[in-house]
Amino acid sequence: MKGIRRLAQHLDISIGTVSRALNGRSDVSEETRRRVIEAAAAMGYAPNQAGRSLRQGNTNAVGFMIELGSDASSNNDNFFLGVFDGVQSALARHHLDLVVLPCATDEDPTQYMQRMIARHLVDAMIISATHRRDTRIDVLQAARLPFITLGRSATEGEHPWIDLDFAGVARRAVDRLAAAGHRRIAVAVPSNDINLGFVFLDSYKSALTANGLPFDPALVFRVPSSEQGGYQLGHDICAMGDRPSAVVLNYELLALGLYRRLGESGLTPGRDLAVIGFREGPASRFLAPTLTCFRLSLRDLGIALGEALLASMPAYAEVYPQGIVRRIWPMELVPGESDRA
Amino acid sequence: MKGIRRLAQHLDISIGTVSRALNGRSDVSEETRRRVIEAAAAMGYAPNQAGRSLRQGNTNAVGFMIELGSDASSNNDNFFLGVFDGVQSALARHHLDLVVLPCATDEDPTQYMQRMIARHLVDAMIISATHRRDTRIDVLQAARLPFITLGRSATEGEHPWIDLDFAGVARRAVDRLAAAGHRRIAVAVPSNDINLGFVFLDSYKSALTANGLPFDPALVFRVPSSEQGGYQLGHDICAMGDRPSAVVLNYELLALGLYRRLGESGLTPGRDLAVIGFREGPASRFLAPTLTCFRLSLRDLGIALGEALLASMPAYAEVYPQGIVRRIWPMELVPGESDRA
DNA sequence: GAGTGCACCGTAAACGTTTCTGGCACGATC
DNA sequence: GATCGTGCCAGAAACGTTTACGGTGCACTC
Repeated sequence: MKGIRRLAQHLDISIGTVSRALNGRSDVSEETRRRVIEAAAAMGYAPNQAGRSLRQGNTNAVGFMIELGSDASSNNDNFFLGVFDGVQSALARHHLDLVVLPCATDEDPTQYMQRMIARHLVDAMIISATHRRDTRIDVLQAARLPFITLGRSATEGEHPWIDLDFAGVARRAVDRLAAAGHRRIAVAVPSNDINLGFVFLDSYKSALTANGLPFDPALVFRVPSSEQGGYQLGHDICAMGDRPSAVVLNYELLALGLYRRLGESGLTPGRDLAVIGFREGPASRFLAPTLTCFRLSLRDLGIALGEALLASMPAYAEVYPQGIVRRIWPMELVPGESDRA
Repeated sequence: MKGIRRLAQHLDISIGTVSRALNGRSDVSEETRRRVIEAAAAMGYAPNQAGRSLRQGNTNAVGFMIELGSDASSNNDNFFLGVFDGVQSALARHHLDLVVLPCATDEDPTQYMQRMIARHLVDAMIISATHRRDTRIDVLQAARLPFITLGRSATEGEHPWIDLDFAGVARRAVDRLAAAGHRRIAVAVPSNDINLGFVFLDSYKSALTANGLPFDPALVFRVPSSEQGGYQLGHDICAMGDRPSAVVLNYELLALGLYRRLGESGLTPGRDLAVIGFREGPASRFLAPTLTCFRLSLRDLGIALGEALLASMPAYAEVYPQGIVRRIWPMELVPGESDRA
């Protein structure tokens, strides 16, 4: 005898009553409820999730899919762990748990997503690093699974999203450099089709125009989102005859590689090339000269993601009457010495 | 009509036959199997995991619990993402999926573990950053859930583990520094009760002895495992009257903070203080002077973890007849310029 | 031509839970 | 005193799947 039956037999009541008592139903006497709860704690009983899911049709879990392979994930441990923490906190208030679903490098992300949906492992999903056209979104919509994306996409649909303020970062970076007199401002964008690259580049262009500067395609550097990409960026810049005087980065780790490559050519950020980095992170804080970049609270972002997702789940929509959330997440400029050139 | 019934009705055969066909049972004709598989693909059918788990008593998923709170995991330079990739690859060969279970900073890890076990969400578990006494292990053993730990622990038990070669790193670092003539070699160890700290310190002490050097408690620095900890370490060293001439680090990000703090005092690693770092990572590769540290393949480590876990699961033990794996994972010295002092 | 074995398939039970339905006991109401 | 309402609980159905069991038709054997 196992599970709820064992508990019921031990208390000499029916399993139905045990279930109602534990689930806070009204038609149970307070006395009985107390006995059940105490016995459950004493015997270490907790309802089997499979039985529960089968009957109720939901799993009380939310998935967060990450792609380990592509540098399109454009993120690292430190980014994700911070966000997870916030999401988990937001969900825990409703007894939902977060499970992270990592898609290995050797697996197709869309197929992986389909498998996870078919498994009915989670009630809702969060996906990050959205592509310009993201087939994962099509799959999620076809499955009618509530979801939110961290990052926008050109894929049609009415789904909720939260996106970092890439446009604002690019604009403020260009404004700042232009105000300091720079006229040849380069930009780094991802070499794949991740959506933020388009947003970043568009905003960069219009900021140039707004500052009366011409757009020069030779100043757009497509590099992988990694330190290697930053190194390559530095290499490409150093190899140019007519070097830009400043560069705006779109990914946090680019600054590391760029600094190193500049150093190898005897160049100093902030003196020979003005650099504005992207996200402030553990590594960027220790660069010399200090990096001008942008700050955000990962935990707050995670909480906002969790709450926006809850708002899109029918069972919680009344608690979070925000409708479909579409939100640009602000980032705060942290001045450093790297853009003093 | 949903699920397997819909598929069976569409094919005009019984649900039992559909199930047997999809699960590769023998007593179904090849012709029928083909039809079923094709129809399943066409209709996007995949068995509901809740029903499956309930019947079979397992979930075909493995959990990897990480503590978002502990400072050992707060900023770890893509350590986890690399390991996940390997684990996932190893498990995928047996149609098992990896789900990562992040324990939020505001939740007790042991309670979280108990909740996850009670949910019957996974068939086996991986835990990392084991403490000297780790109650999560007790909980796992009481639940009779197969598990493996990444890191050892003083907790009694016969469970499998894989541990990075902290002892070897400390010994080789001390040997190398002693051979270079250093006589006052400091060491950084974590300020919490994570197990690797004890291993690291013990090995450091015996290596001193082996090299005929005295042990000086004043040269043991207990600092948090973070860049902040490294900064604090640098601060403490700079404040000493009789400074050590070398220091051995136990955590990858310490080097970043240490470099910065030394710089603030006008000191240069490799000239004023010999530094041997721990794990080579994206950040450490960009330090100047280059850091002497140790290398390992995270993906291979993950694969080994996955296979060792499979070996401890009754259903897969015959495929992986390795018994209970207890293994020190080697790390390779990467010479740099930081220990030339 | 009855018996035997085999390949294939349908039927139904079982997994652990929640929830619907019904029913008992008791007090209140007219 | 019959009726009604209410508080509480037992019983059973249902969720979607796998699997033990039994049965049918066919080929083959003596």
